[in-house]
Amino acid sequence: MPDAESLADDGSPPRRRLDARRRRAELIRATIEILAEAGPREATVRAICARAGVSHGLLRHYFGSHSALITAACHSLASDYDAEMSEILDQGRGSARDRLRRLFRLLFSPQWIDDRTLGAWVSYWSLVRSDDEVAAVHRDFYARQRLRIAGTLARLGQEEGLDLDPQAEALAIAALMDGLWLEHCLDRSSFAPEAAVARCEAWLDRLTAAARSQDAGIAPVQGRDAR
Amino acid sequence: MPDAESLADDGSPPRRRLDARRRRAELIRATIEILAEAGPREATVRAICARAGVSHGLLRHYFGSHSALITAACHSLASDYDAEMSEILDQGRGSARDRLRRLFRLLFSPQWIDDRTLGAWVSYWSLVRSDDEVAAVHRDFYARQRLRIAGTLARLGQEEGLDLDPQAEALAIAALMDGLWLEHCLDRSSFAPEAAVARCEAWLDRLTAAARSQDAGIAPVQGRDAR
DNA sequence: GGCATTATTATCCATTTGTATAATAAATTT
DNA sequence: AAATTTATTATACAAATGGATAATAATGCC
Repeated sequence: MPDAESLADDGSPPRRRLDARRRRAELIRATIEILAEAGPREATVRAICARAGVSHGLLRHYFGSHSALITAACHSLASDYDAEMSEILDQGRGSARDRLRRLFRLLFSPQWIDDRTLGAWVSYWSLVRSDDEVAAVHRDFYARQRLRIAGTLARLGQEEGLDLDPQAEALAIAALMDGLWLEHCLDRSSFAPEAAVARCEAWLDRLTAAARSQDAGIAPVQGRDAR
Repeated sequence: MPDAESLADDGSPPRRRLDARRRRAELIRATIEILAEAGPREATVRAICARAGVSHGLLRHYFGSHSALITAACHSLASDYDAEMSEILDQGRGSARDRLRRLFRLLFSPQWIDDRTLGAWVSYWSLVRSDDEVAAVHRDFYARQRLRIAGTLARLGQEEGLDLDPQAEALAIAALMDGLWLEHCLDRSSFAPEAAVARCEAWLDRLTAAARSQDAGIAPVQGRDAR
């Protein structure tokens, strides 16, 4: 019987050699999965590498340190979300209103309503606080997101002949989406995804309704709106 | 020179004996502080007990296990927020509209806009996902919060003679507040707290404006609102 | 086919982790 | 004041941690 410690000639697993890009991507994917499923506390070097199917020495080879990989994973997360949003709002087709409504639907579709995704984002937020580099990534990401939405709202104003404040309103709708998404992922039983979409659309409808009555010279009731 | 390892007769720290309630509270406070400042990954048994100024053996005595203490800390966090919200919305004075506006102001006051508070909540969210007990705490907390807001909205409807859907609208305003709060704590330079309050008030104004025009028999423009 | 390169693994190491147990000192009761 | 209780500490311990090094095997190049 061969000793289990010193591996026999054929007992060792086959070594598959991947190019750097793909291996890095796989390690990042494994990191996000573990962050998502078990949280930052479980995202250890060994757990990540086991999930990626490699020995834990490889982490050092590709990322240098544990925290560097976590940072890279957060960066990847924000970047993916940004790309998807860009596709819908900027490169998509249809009216500005349609684009926004498509964004609402995407955010509350099974693709995004996934508690694994939430876990990764929560870890990301946690790192924004403690890591300056991740904080910079976030500042950039959030500014871009808000700019995208504001641009779409500006276009909406043009298309429908309304006088809006795109910057301020982008702030609101981004927060509304984030808050609904967060809560729904935390507890899916608290409300249906359709209810979340309905709240976003109601926000949009009331925004334009308010702008319309303003344009028509009708003073909005109780409106301290334009602060 | 006395050996530093084996403590001399007087070298040992004085043992202060606290009653169970206060000691438990101090351990929970220490836990929240560490969760807030450094995240779940750093909230180890030893770090928590050092912060509380006790030996790490005490944790077992009072909470049985590490995770039980973390759960208790999350419970305390949610409970405190709930109490503050109850004070403003239920026990406070003034009209429903005034109460809501006071809530907006509180949430974006220095008391709540604190990245340490955010750290605690992010840790909390992280645990909601991985710990079933914390998840149950959250379900209860969130249902209560939504009920409080819905109750206030229902009262608003009565006071101003409007036909609202308190449940659905509570969902939206809670999400809007959470989203704005989250983003502002993540990056305070992204917008001023007054802008967040203004967005919440605009939401409220438009909600009532829409309900008013609905009551007056005027079909809301582009309104798919009542879905 | 032989050789250099380097991706990958196996293994080691000092620390830190959570939990457990026995010793100790501060209260409380008698 | 003696006895009992129990809050608190000191210590122990196996397991897990992140990092490091040397061995190994896969690849590309000549």
